[in-house]
Amino acid sequence: MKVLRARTRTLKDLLPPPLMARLLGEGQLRRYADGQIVQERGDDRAALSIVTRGEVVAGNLSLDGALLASALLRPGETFGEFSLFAGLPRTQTLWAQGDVEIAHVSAARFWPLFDTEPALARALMSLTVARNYEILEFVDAQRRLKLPARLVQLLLTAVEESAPSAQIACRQEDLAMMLGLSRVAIGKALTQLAAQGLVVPGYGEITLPDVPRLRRWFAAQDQRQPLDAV
Amino acid sequence: MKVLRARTRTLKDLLPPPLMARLLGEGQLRRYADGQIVQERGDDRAALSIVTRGEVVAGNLSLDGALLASALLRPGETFGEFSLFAGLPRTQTLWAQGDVEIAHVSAARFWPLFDTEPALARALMSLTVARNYEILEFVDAQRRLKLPARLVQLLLTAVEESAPSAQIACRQEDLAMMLGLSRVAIGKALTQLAAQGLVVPGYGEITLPDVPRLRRWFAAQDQRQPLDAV
DNA sequence: CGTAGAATGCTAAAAAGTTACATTTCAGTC
DNA sequence: GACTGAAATGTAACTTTTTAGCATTCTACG
Repeated sequence: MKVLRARTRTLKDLLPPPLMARLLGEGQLRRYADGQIVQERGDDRAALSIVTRGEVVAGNLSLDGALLASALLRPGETFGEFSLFAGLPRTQTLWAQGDVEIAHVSAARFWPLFDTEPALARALMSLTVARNYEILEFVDAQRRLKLPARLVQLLLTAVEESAPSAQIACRQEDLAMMLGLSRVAIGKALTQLAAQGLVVPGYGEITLPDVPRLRRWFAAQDQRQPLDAV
Repeated sequence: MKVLRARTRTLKDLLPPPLMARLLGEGQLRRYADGQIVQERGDDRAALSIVTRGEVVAGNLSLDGALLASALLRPGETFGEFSLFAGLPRTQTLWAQGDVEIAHVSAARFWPLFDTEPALARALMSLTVARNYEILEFVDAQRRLKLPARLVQLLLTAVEESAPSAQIACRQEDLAMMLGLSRVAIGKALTQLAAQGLVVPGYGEITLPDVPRLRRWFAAQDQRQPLDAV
């Protein structure tokens, strides 16, 4: 499955390199093959886990087998904070996308570092707070924007800041999963957008012929009056 | 407006009392009257704000004036972490519900304390991580559960753990706002629930005649097969 | 070049949600 | 104690989304 997510700052970006190295040194490296489960909801390993290579998909496997993806973790990003700070089992299921390497820093080794290195505390707070904001924005967008606009927003997260045009490799089904909707709803929205020349749907990919124009279109949607524009 | 939210642990619960007192001592107390704006989206006051009395409603005021409530903050709870740790303006609008008192700890006074007191860092991480989890659960429920179930979930947060029955003072419009839906959708869901005798809608209030039964009903909804059950 | 599997497109009916308007309820006032 | 206006809830028509089934298109590979 393909997951899109905006590139955000990671622990590696926020921590002074020596401290990052020290933290990784405390961790136990493990490798995971493509598709392998990294953790399951309910696991009670209390540890800070840091992705060092590859990408990890996070989500909840609903009981009927349908997958509700909720995040993508890239190298330098962390998970497991909840198990450490709330003392509860892992709440999400994670699996490796491609070849993945993760450093697990056990609670016993984590706490001394956390308590003596304010920079680590600051960095973790920054990341957690930013993640919080990201999710709240998502919820807010869901309430405020129509589906085509949310879809464009999602597609734009996968595009380089300065790119004039872009081609995104993902299936309509992936987009549906990320937005929590059916594939048909995505297909309809894409058709609407295509009619305006904003996107060009393809087989397993979507082309954005004019990214700046798409950004302008989105900005216009994120306002009050929809008026007669679709 | 009335807002329902489960009671969670607060900074006051997590911090050793002397440290809590010290933190509050660094803050500047301000009082707000009922309905008064505490902060507006865009304000760039970098400070940790701690509610010391009353309740504060958080939300985004959408451009067309509609209000999207997203949280309720009680005494001992904090906000403004985002402004401190991400260095960005306040992202939400907050206003006082009833008579409110808030201690604002400026960045200059906050950082020394944060950097030297690991207990403060731990407590803030715990709260932030728990809030994160709360929001993710909300998103997940939205995808997994039907509206009547989500509504029951929301109503149950307002009920004492051991209460056999309950009466909740809130308008359908308040519930709609919290779930991000229209009032009519809430009304329909309430009618469905009422037909099963699970709730009794009233004017500005909702009665839950049999809370244990309602909990069982909810638990049954939060499973796989809906089968023929409504 | 053909073919199988994967992905998208289309259709129709049902369910969920919204908007606009009608009705009921309640708190105050005479 | 009935009247009245604002607040809250109810109703109906319309739109969006889902579900499900099948048709079509694309791609890789034998």
